[in-house]
Amino acid sequence: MPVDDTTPTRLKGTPSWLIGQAAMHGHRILTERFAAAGARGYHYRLLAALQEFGPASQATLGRCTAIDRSDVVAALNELAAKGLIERSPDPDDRRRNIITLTPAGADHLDHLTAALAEIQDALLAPLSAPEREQLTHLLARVVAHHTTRP
Amino acid sequence: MPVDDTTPTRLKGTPSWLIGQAAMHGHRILTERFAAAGARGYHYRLLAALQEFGPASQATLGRCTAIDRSDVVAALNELAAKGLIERSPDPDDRRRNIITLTPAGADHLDHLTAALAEIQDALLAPLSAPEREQLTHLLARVVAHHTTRP
DNA sequence: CTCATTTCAGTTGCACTGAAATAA
DNA sequence: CTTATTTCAGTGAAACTGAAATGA
Repeated sequence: MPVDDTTPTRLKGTPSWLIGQAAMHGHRILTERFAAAGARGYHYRLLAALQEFGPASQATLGRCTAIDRSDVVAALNELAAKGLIERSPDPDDRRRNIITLTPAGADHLDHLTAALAEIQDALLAPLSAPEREQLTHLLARVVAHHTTRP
Repeated sequence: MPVDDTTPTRLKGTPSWLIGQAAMHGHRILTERFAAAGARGYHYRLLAALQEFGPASQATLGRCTAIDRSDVVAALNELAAKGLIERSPDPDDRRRNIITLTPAGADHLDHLTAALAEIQDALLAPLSAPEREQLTHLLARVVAHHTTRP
């Protein structure tokens, strides 16, 4: 979306505006690239968590991917319909479903991981490698501050 | 929203994830603070542009605030209903509306500007002043790269 | 009884598309 | 004829709320 070179100074110097605009561009790029692979953001987050931590309950997945419990249900329905994950009851706690990554799901995740690397490069194109590192580090501290708080 | 201390490393080292999470927290803080003032993000962007550039058409406002032409209409309807802006036909180009900030609108903007300063401080709480400057500068380059491009 | 988990129904702010009417 | 502006109708991903049913 085109923006006039005349952006109000009250906005272009405001961190929350800049973060929001950067997120908008990142989201747009990610959505486009992932749509070509038949996926969306929630799918990658869930598949990545499953690969890294192994089978888990839906509530746990929601917590560590920052996806609402309600949206986890819908996203897992979509992933299950494609055979990328499987739901099975937890014998130790019959309220829970144990979600497991299928081989097809792992393949799909590898594909999305490659796409994600290109997305980072497209988003941070004007920054050098050390600058990207700096930005990542600063943002990580901001995010940590707001997630490790009640 | 609580997040497990166990976030997948594939996510917590990914810039687009960090930017998205930071934007989420920023958006949540801004929405809460602005809701107390009966406003939302679009309102501030439009009022700030009007104060800085003076009366403008809706299309121009949309371009320099990065708000879609269609959403500008709805947001201006809300602002007009509160008497914060006024629409008048442009005698030089009768397709256009000229949008002007009313005195009440300017007062409201001042109020929101004060709130926004607190929002920045809440969002960037863990960063020192020079670090905030660094972050702002890096993000500004990223945003500029994606806005000054077709 | 309280708390956690899964699920469904619905809401909201935001970004966006398509099409119509009007006029430069 | 083409382009630009305003407006309306609608879509979609994302974040969220409330409530119900089930079970620890």
